[in-house]
Amino acid sequence: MKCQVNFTAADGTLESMEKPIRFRIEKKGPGLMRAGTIDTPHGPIETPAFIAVGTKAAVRGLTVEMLRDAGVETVLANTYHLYMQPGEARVRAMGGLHKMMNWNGPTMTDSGGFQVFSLGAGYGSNVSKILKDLEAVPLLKERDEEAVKPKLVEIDHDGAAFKSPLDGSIHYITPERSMEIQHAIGADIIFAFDECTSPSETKAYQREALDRTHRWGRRSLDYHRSAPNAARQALFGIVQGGRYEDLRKESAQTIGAMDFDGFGIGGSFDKEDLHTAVKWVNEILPEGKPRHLLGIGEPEDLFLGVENGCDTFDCVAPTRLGRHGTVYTKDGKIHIGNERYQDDQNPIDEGCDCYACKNYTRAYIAHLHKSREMLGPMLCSIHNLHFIVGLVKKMRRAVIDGTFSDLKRDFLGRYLAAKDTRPEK
RNA sequence: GCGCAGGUGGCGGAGUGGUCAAUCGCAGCAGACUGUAAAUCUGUCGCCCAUUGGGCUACGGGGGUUCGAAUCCCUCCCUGCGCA
Repeated sequence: MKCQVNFTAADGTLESMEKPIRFRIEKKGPGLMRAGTIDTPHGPIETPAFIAVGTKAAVRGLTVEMLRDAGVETVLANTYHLYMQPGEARVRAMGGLHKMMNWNGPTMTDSGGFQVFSLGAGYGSNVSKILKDLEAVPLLKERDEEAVKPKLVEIDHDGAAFKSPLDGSIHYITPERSMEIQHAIGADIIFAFDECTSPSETKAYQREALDRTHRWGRRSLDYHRSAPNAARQALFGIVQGGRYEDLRKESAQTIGAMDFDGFGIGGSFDKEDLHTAVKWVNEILPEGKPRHLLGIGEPEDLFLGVENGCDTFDCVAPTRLGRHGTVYTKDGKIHIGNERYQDDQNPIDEGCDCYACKNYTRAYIAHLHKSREMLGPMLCSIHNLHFIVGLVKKMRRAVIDGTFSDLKRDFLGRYLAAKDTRPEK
């Protein structure tokens, strides 16, 4: 499906050409924040929006009807995982991502760049996407062959060699390969192949990795533009640069100057650095194109992301936490399986109108979790998705109404206050 | 009734003369999780104080051998299987 659209270019001229997506900003400010709509071949994404993660073309445990019912409008799948299993040929044979998973809404695929990190520097270490205490993670002084060598990834100038966790086979992914696979998968929005670095790397390494990400961005774009899929799949370039202001700004300049349809902001952050990094970048990226903050999804981070000019977000937190029994409430997160909820006849979150809260009590869901019934993780995933997707929808409304700061104050005031009273361990 | 095999923490199950409050698993209790190698992982898990640490109790009951017993012997009780 293609859409013929008119849009106003950054220089103000009206252009008419084939573009896979169109982005309209409906309300701007204060500051960097905005609300808009991304029109895709599979319908609109009203931004700011939270996108559910369905890595292997499935949001774990949930049918597409459940996703719709929870308010999910867009799903993000993963190139690396679908390439490894079942393989791009089978995805194509099944009619592509939308058809195979029976999802007719907008979709995205991540490029596999995150796996360069999660299976590399992040593998087996306690370094994850967000660090609570950067000081606790010693910087890697030298790229010492044995000490630092990623266990499942080997990075070089052209791409990354992955050792499959499934069978140990080696797979070499380049920017061109990532594009090729993403073309076969067929999501509406795809991402350039990048290197997500660990915050534990030295600045020298961040510099080196950033240059690589920029080269790979260029190559992703060139390959994509020369393929017929460019007319029906939008390509987002990815900004990196770790926690360094000069690198982040340079990256936003470099990637922002390329003819991408939108941008992703990637990287592993220190919790305290997230909003500054996003701000540096979004002050530079072209205003007229959508910006996706990769892998971010805790309420307090979403507020910072929207406030600093991000349009879309994805995160595994709602589903992973839900599966593991942690649920969001207006008074902070709770562990539903805890002893104190076993006789609690209230819904997970009073006043929530999700399927789980409308029909079940904390006591019942606690029982499901403790007895390992799969319905427990399902109901908690539904609730968490509804909670986070709904929260970002409220942010969108608030941006349009000019009440964002009120929403932020009221929501976080209650959400974080409750968190602080949780017992310290 | 006879024979055989057993009785260890909430449960399962190691240990078969000293380093045993007692491997380990489950259950229990708590925590973590941010572009998903995650329906996963971590901690805790006899009792009482405590910051490191300290004190107390246990191996079906009773008795014995030994410097020392969950471990060896005797006896009683109980469970399972087999035979009558």
